[in-house]
Amino acid sequence: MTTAPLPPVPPTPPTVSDSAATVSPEASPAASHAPSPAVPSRRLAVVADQTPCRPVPAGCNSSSPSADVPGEASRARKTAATKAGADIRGEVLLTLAQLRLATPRQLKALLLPHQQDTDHVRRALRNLLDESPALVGRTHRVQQSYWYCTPAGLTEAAASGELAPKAGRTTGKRIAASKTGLREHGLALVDTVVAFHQAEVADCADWQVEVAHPTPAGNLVPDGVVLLNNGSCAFVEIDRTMSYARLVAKLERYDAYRNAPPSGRGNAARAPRSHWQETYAGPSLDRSFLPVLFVFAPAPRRAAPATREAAFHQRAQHVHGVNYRIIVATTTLGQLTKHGPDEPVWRVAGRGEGEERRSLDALPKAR
DNA sequence: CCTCAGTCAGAAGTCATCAA
DNA sequence: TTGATGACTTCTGACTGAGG
Repeated sequence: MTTAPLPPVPPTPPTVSDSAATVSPEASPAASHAPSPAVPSRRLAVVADQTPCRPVPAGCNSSSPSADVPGEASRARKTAATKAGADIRGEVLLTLAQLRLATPRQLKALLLPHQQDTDHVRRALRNLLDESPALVGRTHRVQQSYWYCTPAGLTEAAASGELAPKAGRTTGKRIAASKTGLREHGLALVDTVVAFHQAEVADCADWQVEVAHPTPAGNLVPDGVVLLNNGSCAFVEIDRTMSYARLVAKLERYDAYRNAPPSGRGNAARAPRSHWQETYAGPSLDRSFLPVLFVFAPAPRRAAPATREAAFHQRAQHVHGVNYRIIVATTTLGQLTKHGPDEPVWRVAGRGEGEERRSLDALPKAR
């Protein structure tokens, strides 16, 4: 089915002891963000909270106070570039661990948006691949390579402490997924992450991929959960090939999650709370249920995303808005990447909104 | 002196376009 | 329809410079 040739066998998953050899106890302390001068340069530097896209305008030669002296300016630029390159290695690993897989271009867009080409990212990927055991793996497809995090890389990333607790469980299944048709789904998700990142609506580090949420009807596993810069969260679903019936069924699963009875006991000071309230509503329960954002991405032999989006709204109209108490908004990946999530690209399902589109901030609140 | 990162050039593969 | 061509992207190797 897939026209891509089978990729070479990925690096043999390392044993735990192998990974432990890479992540020595003194190498792991991610808690200290400032790298100690005593740390050997060979060690992987995981510097996750270095702002990947600093608000420095591209081509900012005039902003540097020493830019007037050609030699000094060039040296300063060089030093800065070197530092960024050293840090980018850890960020690449963390990003791959978090997002499952990505292309060099996607990684560049997330981590080095001011860079013109993907050389730095590919250099970092090459270094991570050369580690023993390899921390990342690669599969090839036409004019593109896809990189993923190996178990050893995930161990390294997790040891840094910068990885969200449930993010990036790169099991063998996930690695296999990165080499099949599912990789297109994963790449569409990363494109979505890039769009949110570039619009400064959410940082790429604020995404969690495929986190299980318990519902009475079984686990709900959104493609992504994003913490937005305004402090709220949203579920994100990528659709490429799912049938409309399954999409509507997914809505029902979200509704079940929303209406799940409180788990655990409350006490005199605090009423019992359901899972979503415990996880997302904040201490004072002042936040409404998270909006569910559907992104329709292109897929071969399928109707165009806009067509599928329109059909989805027709189906959802009959059930959504009447019975459900969740906000569902849709867009296409094309619109998202072209305009950004902060522009009026979201169409609210159900509620008789017609085809009007709203920005993310203007979405109605769930009841 | 050694290691590592940045940079560059060249090769390879694929896709899109255009003319025969 | 087919072949040629250019554009695009990635990979690899080599060189250079900085820092320990």
